[in-house]
Amino acid sequence: MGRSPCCDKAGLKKGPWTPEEDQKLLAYIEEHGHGSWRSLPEKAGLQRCGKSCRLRWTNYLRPDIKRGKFTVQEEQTIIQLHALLGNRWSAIATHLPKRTDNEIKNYWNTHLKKRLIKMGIDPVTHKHKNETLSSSTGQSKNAATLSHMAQWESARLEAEARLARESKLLHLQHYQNNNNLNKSAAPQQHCFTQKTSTNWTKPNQGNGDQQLESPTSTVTFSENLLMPLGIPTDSSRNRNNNNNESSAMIELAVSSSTSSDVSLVKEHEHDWIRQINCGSGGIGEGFTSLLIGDSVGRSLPTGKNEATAGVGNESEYNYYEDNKNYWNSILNLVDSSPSDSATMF
DNA sequence: AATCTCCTCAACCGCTACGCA
DNA sequence: ATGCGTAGCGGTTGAGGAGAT
Repeated sequence: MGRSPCCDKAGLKKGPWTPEEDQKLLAYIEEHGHGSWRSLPEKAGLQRCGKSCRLRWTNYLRPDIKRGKFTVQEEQTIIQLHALLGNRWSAIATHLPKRTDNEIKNYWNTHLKKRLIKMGIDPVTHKHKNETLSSSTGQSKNAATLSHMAQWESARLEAEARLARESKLLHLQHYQNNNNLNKSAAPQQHCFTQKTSTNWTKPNQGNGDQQLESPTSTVTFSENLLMPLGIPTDSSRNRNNNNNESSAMIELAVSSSTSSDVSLVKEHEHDWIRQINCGSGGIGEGFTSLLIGDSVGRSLPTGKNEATAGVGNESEYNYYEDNKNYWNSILNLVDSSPSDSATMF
């Protein structure tokens, strides 16, 4: 677990990059790929540490980066994924093509977080303040909430760990198959983290549509999540289409998780929220409707949901049962593996 | 015009995960 | 099993710009 001493070296430049430095880095990577970041600065003639070079590249110089204002759709996705994943910016970034985790993180901290706070929504829990307040008045309710949160978090971590394991296994299998079938074939673009591959493909080299792309930029959250859901994830079929069906489906599923919160914001804010809940049918619809229905009733005491939520009228038993069903439904969907799928409540 | 305050975001820091010897 | 080197991640910082006074 040793720490890289590269940044501690004296004489290395820090701070903002000059256009000349950018040019050097860009030229070097286009020519040779980044290879080892540690040795790159010296080879490229830069007085920077490798870490600084890597960050500059991944956050700014990479050709597949989209800059400028976030679209309404992107904002929605960030909010919704944040509700599901928390501050896991890299995971969120995999669902926002051409956006970096750093950019998303900054945008969240400077814009979205404040906007949610302004709307009375806790940016951490993504719950409305009213709910927090009302739940705090009843001790048992509060305890139930905490318990459910802890259980959900535990289940989430467990599922993530399992997904990682499965992804790794599948990736290994796939890699072996590829090796057996055709060793010279261009590697398929999997949605698994592949840290070992650091060779860069130059534009117009090999496959015509290939571009310089960081390993992390090829990682998409969708497939990892789709596999346990049992949704086909044929990478080779879909890799030429970023908006493939599977990705869209899981995005729909993910995006629905906090639609209730966003719906609330809609009442007060502008049209950045307007497109929420406009998902269409398909496989994701079941998950979508489940989450919309349940999460709305579960978390928000406003609007049309008030009738279904029955704020203040529901017994603690119903509240508990609702939460139980809500979490179990999600867990059942996320966890399709019969061996380790455990009902939590 | 000068100063102050706030905001944004590129970059840095410190930590962890992972691969390899 | 252990230690080291490296890459990646998330939190934080601070320079510079924009707006307010």
